[in-house]
Amino acid sequence: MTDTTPAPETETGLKDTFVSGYLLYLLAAASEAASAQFHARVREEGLRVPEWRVLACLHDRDGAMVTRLAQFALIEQSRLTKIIAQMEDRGLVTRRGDPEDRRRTRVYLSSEGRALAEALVIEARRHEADLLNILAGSDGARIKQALRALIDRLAPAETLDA
Amino acid sequence: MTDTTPAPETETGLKDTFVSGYLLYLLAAASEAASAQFHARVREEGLRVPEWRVLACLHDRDGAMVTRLAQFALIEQSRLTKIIAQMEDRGLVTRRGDPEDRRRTRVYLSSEGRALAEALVIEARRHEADLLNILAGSDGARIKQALRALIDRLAPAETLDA
DNA sequence: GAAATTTACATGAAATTTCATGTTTTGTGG
DNA sequence: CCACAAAACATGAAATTTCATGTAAATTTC
Repeated sequence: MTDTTPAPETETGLKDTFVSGYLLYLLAAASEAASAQFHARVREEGLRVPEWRVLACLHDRDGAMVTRLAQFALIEQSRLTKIIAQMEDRGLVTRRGDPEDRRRTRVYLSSEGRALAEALVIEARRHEADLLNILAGSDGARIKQALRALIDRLAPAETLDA
Repeated sequence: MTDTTPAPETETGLKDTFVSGYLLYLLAAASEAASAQFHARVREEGLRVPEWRVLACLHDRDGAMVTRLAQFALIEQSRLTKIIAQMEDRGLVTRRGDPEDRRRTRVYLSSEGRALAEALVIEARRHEADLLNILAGSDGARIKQALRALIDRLAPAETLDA
């Protein structure tokens, strides 16, 4: 009941293979493998992956506050602050204090940033479609559900809003 | 045919939410969410995540060469070299040149390293079982298959052997 | 079998990330 | 309203990571 999948033994007959079937390994490895190509494209665009993530989040919700951005872009706060500073220097985003709550800093796409974000989101969607096609029919649909289930049950699903 | 899942709109009605349904985001976020707890345990043990990965790989295949270790531990080679150096200083592993191919450096667990590796692998297995139980019945089994499918089709599946 | 390539790893400098902490502004209990 | 706690960012120093490159050993070519 715990695990129906037989341990994936190699033909050389390893005594006790742990890593290659371990869920956390599969998740990390799948994430890496699936992202590799597109992230290479991102870097061709002169962006690092975290910067692309910021752009993508702002594409969804322009003017997001730093903390939320950090949650969605999967970047630690102090790191994000520095990344945003760099992006601001490069003219991709703008920072503006929130008059409603003056502790907050809201981040906005510049027109250049928006253009880049939109272009990349389009490419990302295309790439995603390719990936899903790679997976056998039902898998493609199901994997998203499973991942979402994992996330929802492990992390308190927040929104980029507010 | 491309995507049956309706875009997960928030109650505030965002125009065009991309990120929260994007496969690469789901993969990264799921990986993070699923790993968080266990990785915290790893750090309690005084290890950083990459170090734990090295231990886990060596648990499967003691005396692995650096390049393979890097592939399986998902760590870039020059980084791994430095991590291994640190681990050697802490007495967790040993480095020894391979007489068969003197370019290679093989990494071996020390007895302390092995003890730690085995203890953590046991905990990891328990934790994985918990995770799989969190997922609705069939999801647990299917997600691994889907992840493996992704990995296999995107990365040339190698082995830790040799 | 010598030269050219490739593989495996190490290394140094520059850049980034982490961690703890500082500052400012809000929220809260009394 | 005041004291206190919490939230949201910013920041600096230390540590790590990255990137390009260096070295040595094996492999391939011709």
